[in-house]
Amino acid sequence: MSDVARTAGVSVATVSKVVNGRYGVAQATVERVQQVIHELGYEASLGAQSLRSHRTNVLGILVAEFEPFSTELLKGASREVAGSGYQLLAYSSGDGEGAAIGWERRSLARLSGTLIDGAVIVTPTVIETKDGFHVVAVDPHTGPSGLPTVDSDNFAGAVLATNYLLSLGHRRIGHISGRPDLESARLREAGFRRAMADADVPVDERIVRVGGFRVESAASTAAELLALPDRPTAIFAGNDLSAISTMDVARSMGLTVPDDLSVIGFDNVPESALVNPPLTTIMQPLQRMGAEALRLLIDLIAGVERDTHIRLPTELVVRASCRPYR
Amino acid sequence: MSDVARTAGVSVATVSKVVNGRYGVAQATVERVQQVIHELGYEASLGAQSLRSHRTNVLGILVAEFEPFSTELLKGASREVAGSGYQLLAYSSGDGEGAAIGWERRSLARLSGTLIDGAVIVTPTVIETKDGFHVVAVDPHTGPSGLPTVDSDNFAGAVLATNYLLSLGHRRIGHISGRPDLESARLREAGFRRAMADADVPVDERIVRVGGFRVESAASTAAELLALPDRPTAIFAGNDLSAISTMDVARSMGLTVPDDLSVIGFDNVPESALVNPPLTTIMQPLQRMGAEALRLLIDLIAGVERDTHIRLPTELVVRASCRPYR
DNA sequence: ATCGGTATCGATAACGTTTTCGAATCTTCC
DNA sequence: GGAAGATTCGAAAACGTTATCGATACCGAT
Repeated sequence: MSDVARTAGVSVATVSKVVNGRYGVAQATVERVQQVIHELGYEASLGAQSLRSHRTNVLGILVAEFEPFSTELLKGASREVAGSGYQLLAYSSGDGEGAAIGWERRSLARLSGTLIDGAVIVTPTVIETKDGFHVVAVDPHTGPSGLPTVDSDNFAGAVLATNYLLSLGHRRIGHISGRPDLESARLREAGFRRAMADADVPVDERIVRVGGFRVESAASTAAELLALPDRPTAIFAGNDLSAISTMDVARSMGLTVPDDLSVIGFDNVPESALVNPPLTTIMQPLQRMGAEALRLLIDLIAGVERDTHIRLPTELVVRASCRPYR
Repeated sequence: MSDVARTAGVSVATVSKVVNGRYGVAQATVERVQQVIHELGYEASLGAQSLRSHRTNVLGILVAEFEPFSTELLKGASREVAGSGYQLLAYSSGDGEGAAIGWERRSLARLSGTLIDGAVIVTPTVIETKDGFHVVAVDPHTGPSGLPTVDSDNFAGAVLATNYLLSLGHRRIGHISGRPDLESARLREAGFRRAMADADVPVDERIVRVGGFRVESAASTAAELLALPDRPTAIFAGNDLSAISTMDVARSMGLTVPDDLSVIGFDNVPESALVNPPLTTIMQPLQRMGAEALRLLIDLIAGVERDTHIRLPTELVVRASCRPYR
């Protein structure tokens, strides 16, 4: 900056004003300084800026891992950020299923102090928000954390899924639930139980199991479920990934989907339309959720008054992995 | 930091030494300060650190967009970064197919000045490396930019793919190439032509067309190709995404793959195993490429002497989208 | 000519670190 | 007991920016 100042024959203070478009500098000077800035290829130092003004115009999005679910969110968020004057940094806490807990909190704290003005988090653990730092959560968080949140109606979606299976005549319906520390997983299981109860169909506890949201863990639970002497005729998987791996397991056990087993998922990640057979599932508007989360974050930082909890609707999308019983 | 210093009864200089593990502070003091740091939940300000020492221990990975290809790279890179002492920030330049050119260069320049110590770029345009800033490219870049690079053997892979189609008896083979500003796309087309020439099979220029690497653009070229009176019996698509959309187009035109049309892709993104029929393709070790790129970057920063260009082998993976001709 | 008011600009003090280097204290050894 | 050397610590400068506020120049009106 001092280089620019010297070359343009002004002080650094003036350069700063030009860069930030502050009032109080002559039009001629503005143009001259901008010219020099362009020639010298000057870029302000983000670090120094944040040090001084406690703003960086950088937003973060923290995901546990880069899998299809968060990738969709990322897409939505990065589309929304364009033209907002912010930059978006995606950041993977790198912990797989419950690996280094607390680590994500620490690294976020590190970044938040100085690097980013706010963050949207797509992780199970809730984070205490420091002083001037804004965070919005995607997916419901457990407990009474007053965190601004955007999620979809997981409970209603699970009811939708279960009712669909019921309407196809299935009675012996299994459920592979997601990791239990995720509130969304709990809500989906609750929705499942509610729909079953409303239909007066008893749930056999031996065929509802926690499988986690990852491929590997879901596969082993699916294998157990399907090896049962009286295996379920339909399975409501906690998310698409585990639904897909359930279908894989079924195939490898000589079962064909949907003839021998109906499978329904949750999320509607792009993969679910691709698999064979195409997966019937519950759609969450993932990209839109990412976009809404980012917009909410921006509004929060700007201090606009608005609803701080957004719940988007879910929807049944019928493809080919379910079929009437018998 | 001054809070910590005051509470522990030492100077900020000493706290800094403790934080960075510098030599020259008594064991007792170290423990006392660390205790206070823990109690107060102190985290160093990245901005100030970078301002002073020109290091942040943060690495960036810049992708054009979050699609399956870059997501795999991201996975590999973020696995590699664990335990390296660095943090990884992913960053989408947000431009789709050639949207805002130069924008990626600018934002990288902005970050590089102060925020990150180095970056791996997964974008077509080559970036001039500033003074102390290291960047490594994934995928070959055109021109004589001496950028450290990790890529896979695109030419050999394309030969592999074409020879496979040839060995199945196909002679009328079409090619949908990637965006022409990508060196990898050019190499794949070159490999295709070489294999055809070596087999003494003339290539009909009307059935080799540029389709871009995106779904939409590939779809329209595929549609044109298949609408031809004497359409190709096999298509070598420039990447998996365009292969998949080619199969979609074929299906929508009443053609079945592989009976009426063989399709082979390139990349082996996870999706290609999922689609129906499962896609025969050329594998690039995407995750490994991401990991190698990150390792190369770290080594570069650390100043270790090593080979600065890594080329990984490609491999034919046969699934079900190709079948012998006639 | 003088004066109040406006534009325009620059010196300077932070912001939170790291590093250098000298001061102070402690050890060891003759 | 004293000097040399080792150890431990802190004062202060510097990194690149922004905000404040006083200084200067200019204007039109009396």
